[in-house]
Amino acid sequence: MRQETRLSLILDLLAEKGSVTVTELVEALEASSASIRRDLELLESQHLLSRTHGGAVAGGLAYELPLRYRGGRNKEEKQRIAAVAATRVGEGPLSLGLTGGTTTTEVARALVNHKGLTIVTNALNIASELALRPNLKLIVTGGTARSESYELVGPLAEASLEGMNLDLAFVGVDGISADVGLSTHHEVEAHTNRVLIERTRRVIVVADGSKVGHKAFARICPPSGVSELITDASADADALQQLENAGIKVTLA
Amino acid sequence: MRQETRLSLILDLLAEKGSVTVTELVEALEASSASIRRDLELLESQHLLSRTHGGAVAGGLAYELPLRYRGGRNKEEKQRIAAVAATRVGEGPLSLGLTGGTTTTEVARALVNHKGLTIVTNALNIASELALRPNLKLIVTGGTARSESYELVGPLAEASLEGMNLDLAFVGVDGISADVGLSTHHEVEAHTNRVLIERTRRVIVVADGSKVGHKAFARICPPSGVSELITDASADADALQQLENAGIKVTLA
DNA sequence: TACAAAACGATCATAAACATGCAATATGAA
DNA sequence: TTCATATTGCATGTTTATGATCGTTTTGTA
Repeated sequence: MRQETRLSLILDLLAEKGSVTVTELVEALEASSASIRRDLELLESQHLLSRTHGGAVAGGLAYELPLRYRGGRNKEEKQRIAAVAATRVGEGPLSLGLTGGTTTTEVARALVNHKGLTIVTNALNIASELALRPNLKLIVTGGTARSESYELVGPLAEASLEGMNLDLAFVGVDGISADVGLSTHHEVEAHTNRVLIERTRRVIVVADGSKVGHKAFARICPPSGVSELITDASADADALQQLENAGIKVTLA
Repeated sequence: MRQETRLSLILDLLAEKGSVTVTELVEALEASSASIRRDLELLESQHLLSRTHGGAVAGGLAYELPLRYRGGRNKEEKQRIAAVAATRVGEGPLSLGLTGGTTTTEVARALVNHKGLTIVTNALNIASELALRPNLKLIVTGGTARSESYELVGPLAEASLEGMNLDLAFVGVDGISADVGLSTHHEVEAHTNRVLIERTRRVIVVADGSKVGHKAFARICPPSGVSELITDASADADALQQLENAGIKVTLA
């Protein structure tokens, strides 16, 4: 097995379980203990975990799953959602906001061939992917980077958004329901996303079915701020009905 | 098969799978491993992927590992410069600025083990690499992304910097000389870097020897704004002497 | 504290992957 | 067609990753 694969899998296991043992990794990755130790040493030098005797524990990002891990799940659904989302974006001069998240990242990828777009984002991973596309104008908000989500948040991010007026925004969330509205796990992230939504004429939420009807810790905004939800067929039917009653157009990808 | 065809197929495979191996590509594209390696090298130079041993991973993707610890050819000087630069940074609460550039990127890598640092940068690639580190506080300026340099520039970037006061900054340049001072190829980049320098108490220029005595198109600031230059032994001796006469401490890494 | 088992780091030989120089081939312009 | 340039594949020596061995350190238990 290749080193890069091993490193990824070790981080996956760590994200899932919080700690791993060398013996466990030797079996799971079919590598020698020497290689496992070398891998752990490397990851520790990058501050991605802390070594213990017999294994390692997650360093810093234990409770919220890192973005890379969540990215693997439901990738096909997210790509279908993103493909539908891209059809909502016309050609021509248009200012478009993108918040962080794996689904919005797929939306960004679906938009790389559009022309004349100005894309505003507070997601570092999206910014990195779009930065070298000459056909797009990319504006990044400032802010403090959150290692768990790769989002730029806080007062600087919000101040950056103050002067902008966006035609359309795709927003990723951890939960959307008719009574609470949009919600996410982190309160500062929620506040920053709310500012972006307030500066946007038309807001479309992109979220896979598992988020529908769910309520996460921090509320972003009530359902009234949202024009449309694009999700997949695994979403709970009752929750979708309630969202439609609340005036949100629902599209299944 | 034509090179152009290979390049797009490689990118297609990467987009689909996240990572590829050289062996895999040799079979799929029916080309020699030498050609595949040349292709990967080319794509890496355009920030479209990151090479690993045995293959490559999608570049700019936040949820793949920052595996760029592997050194290229001429990176040795830059790494030595970066190692010296890191010794100028003490432990403890300290606010540190980093502009874009390959040398400053090496400085960022040399700083990942420091604790208590607040790092402010307008370079997207540096931000992506540092965002994962829980031991650092990372603040990204806003701004418009330049695809050539991965830097965030313009009024938004400058407004982001207005409220900050930095203890120390490492600045990358395209040219440094005693009469003109610091210069770079792009005027907007120059202006943004100038604002960062104005907000900083102590400015250290990091540049390999080929930049010393050189004058690029756009002037950033006069030599008086700079405390120290860290470069390598290939720098022109006369130019170094003039810089020292202008009050800049010169260190050869 | 003493002891045994497990885990650890260091070292080494092997094998895979790597960069590079060079000759042959393919491509595009005159 | 003919020449100039660029690209390709092979062969070379070099670097890097890996797994086994061995002596040392840590951990858990009596």
